[in-house]
Amino acid sequence: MAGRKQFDMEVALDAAMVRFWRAGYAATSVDDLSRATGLNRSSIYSSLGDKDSLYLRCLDRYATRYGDRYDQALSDASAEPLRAVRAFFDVTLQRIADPALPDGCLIAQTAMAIPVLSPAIAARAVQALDAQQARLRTALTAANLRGTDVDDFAVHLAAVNQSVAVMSRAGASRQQLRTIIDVSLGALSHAVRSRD
Amino acid sequence: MAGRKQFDMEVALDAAMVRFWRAGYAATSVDDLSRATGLNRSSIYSSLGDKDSLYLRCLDRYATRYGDRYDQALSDASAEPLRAVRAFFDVTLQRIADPALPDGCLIAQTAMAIPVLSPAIAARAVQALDAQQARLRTALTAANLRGTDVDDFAVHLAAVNQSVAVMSRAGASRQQLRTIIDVSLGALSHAVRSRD
DNA sequence: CTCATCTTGGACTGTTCGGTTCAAGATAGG
DNA sequence: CCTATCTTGAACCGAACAGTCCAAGATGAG
Repeated sequence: MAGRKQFDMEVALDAAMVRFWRAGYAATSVDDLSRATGLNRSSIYSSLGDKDSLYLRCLDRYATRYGDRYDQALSDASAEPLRAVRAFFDVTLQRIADPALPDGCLIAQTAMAIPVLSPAIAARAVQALDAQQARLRTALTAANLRGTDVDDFAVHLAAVNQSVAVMSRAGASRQQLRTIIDVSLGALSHAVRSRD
Repeated sequence: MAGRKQFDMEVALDAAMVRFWRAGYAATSVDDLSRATGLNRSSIYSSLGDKDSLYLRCLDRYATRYGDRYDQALSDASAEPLRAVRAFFDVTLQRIADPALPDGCLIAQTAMAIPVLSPAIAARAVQALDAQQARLRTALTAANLRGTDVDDFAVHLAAVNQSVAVMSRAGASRQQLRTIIDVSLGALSHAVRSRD
């Protein structure tokens, strides 16, 4: 039972991430993480660090993984902005539809807990939300949206994406989540049609 | 120090509510509640019940207090629907602007924690979100909005209201929060203009 | 085969958790 | 003044918490 590492780091990190994602920082004990990852307590501390740094790693992992997908979805925004933003939200909807993953969003989960989290973790969550807005801003700029509209919609769409996370936690149907998004897409479509 | 009650129940409940609201269920200990309310542990248990039922009482208190304000804001929706919905969001924005109250929203806070809360609490949070949608639906119907639009906007606006809670937790500026809302109000204004 | 290296499981520490119990003592009615 | 009633503070309980430590033993290099 020793010698070389007996677990897959990627699998273990995913399991820890899912656990934090589902239950949040405070409601996740190190024993929970041990059970979820299959790793013993001492292995968690030696390989994954303490609870705080593990949470930070999970947050980065989450932000990178889905950040890449959001980027990809928005990549052809200049050609078809509406289709791109629709694809952006599809990343979220598909994630929620995946039965292997918790509802909601780890970033939203973290943001709601900011007052009781370490400053380092709080800063990372804020940074992830800023990155999401920046992503949208870049895409909307490439789509030649009016300057003021770019900033407004970037902020609005990032927020609506978070609202989908909250509503999915409360058991909203896929149809309801679609509706939330479609109203915003309607507004965006209107802005795109009237761009310079 | 005994004989008749030596504390104001309303003040104590408010203090407990604010504490849950700020830190969430899991990160709030009974000792925290004791400090926040100024009540001893045994007084909390005898007068306020255990942690679960106290949380439930705080949730109801929150839902009633702000539910009434949301109702009032929407009360003249038939005359000026847009102004009414703007007033609806102002309830949220004013709450967030109040330095004596935490950012965010206790309902959103609760919804995000549903997987680790008791079924009774989870049900109450879902019920509060449903009530919010019903409120908006009633108001938009009274405003003669098109039938399909009524349901869509009720779901959308309730969700956007939750998104404001998340973003305020992450330190979004009042201006950003306004922008999130204004984009939705723009969409609503468009729908109102094209009503039958 | 031998042995230094490194992972692992489990025991352990001190603290905090939610919840209960109860004696001390203040109160209000008579 | 007296006494039944009720609140209160603090001690207490077992469980769970985050984090540490170390012997047992598997491994791979020589």
